[in-house]
Amino acid sequence: MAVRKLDDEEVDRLAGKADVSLGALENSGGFVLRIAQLAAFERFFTVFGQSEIRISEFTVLLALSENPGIRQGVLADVLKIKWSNMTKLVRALEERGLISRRIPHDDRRSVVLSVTEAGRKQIEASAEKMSQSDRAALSMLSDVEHAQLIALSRKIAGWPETK
Amino acid sequence: MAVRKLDDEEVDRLAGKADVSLGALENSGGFVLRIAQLAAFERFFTVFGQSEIRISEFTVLLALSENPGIRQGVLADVLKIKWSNMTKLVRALEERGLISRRIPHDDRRSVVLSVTEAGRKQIEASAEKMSQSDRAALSMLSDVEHAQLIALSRKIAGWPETK
DNA sequence: TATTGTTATACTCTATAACTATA
DNA sequence: TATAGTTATAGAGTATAACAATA
Repeated sequence: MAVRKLDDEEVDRLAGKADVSLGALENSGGFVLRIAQLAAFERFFTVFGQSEIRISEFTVLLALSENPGIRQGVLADVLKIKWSNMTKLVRALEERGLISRRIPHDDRRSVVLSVTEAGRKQIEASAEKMSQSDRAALSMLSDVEHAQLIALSRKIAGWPETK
Repeated sequence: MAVRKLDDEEVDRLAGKADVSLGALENSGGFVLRIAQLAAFERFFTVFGQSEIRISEFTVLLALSENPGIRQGVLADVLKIKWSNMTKLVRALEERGLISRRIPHDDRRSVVLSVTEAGRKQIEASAEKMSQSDRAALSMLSDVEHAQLIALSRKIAGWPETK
């Protein structure tokens, strides 16, 4: 072949990464699941990232509004957040007046959380951005596919099928 | 058994969490996708974590064996790894003799990677552990559901449907 | 001037262990 | 002794910017 190696590489460069194959990786559920989550979150953050509240904080706020008076540790367990990390998260929310921490008299070791009025307003303000972000993250899915994704994810997470 | 009483309490604690509802969060594709990915990876690492190679390293190794002679930057782009981080990753693999870095004469800025014989042996040694980990991560899915997951994930990642 | 890769650094997330105060 | 939560710290993983060598 008279064509030099430079030409091959040039072709690759111009064609982009279109012909890069990942072989067995493409059939690894774990791998593709991770890539999908990264891609979805990248799009999610292009919308939600401009918010004044972090997604982890908003998640706590939302979960809290669904479960008023829940203990801090229980909430941490459900959201798969370590207790030590939950402390900081909760403190940050408290300092902004979005949640309240209360020590119940029947077990003064524990901390009981609830959303304040300001927190409720923050939820209202961010809920729309949340669903916008969600749509942006998964806009390529049909309604049926979206439902499939939720069902599969619940199963993988070990959540009950109907709730 | 010493664990007996602990078990009872654990049951109580878990039963307590069963009442916790996440409301709107449970229909957020982004949220459930993330929870699913976390749960899957936790199980994945109980198997793969004991390996002497990291999953990120093994991924690079596998992708490299599928695309011998690929440029470092192209590989980084495909695997969504920043160039600056790829440098360290690749160095670690080279120091262990698993890959080779070569400066092509026609573009001496670039670095061309390939798997060494030792690297090939590492792939062989870890491939089985990889699929074991993958099965452990997603054991709750039927074959059909597994295929659904791959198809949905590819779509979310923006990969072509058939390749 | 633009591109490829490197270095140094910082920032976020997550993980671990020692600690307190209550039970 | 065990539990709920806190503190401090360490470790990944990831991000940014300045830089060198080459094109």
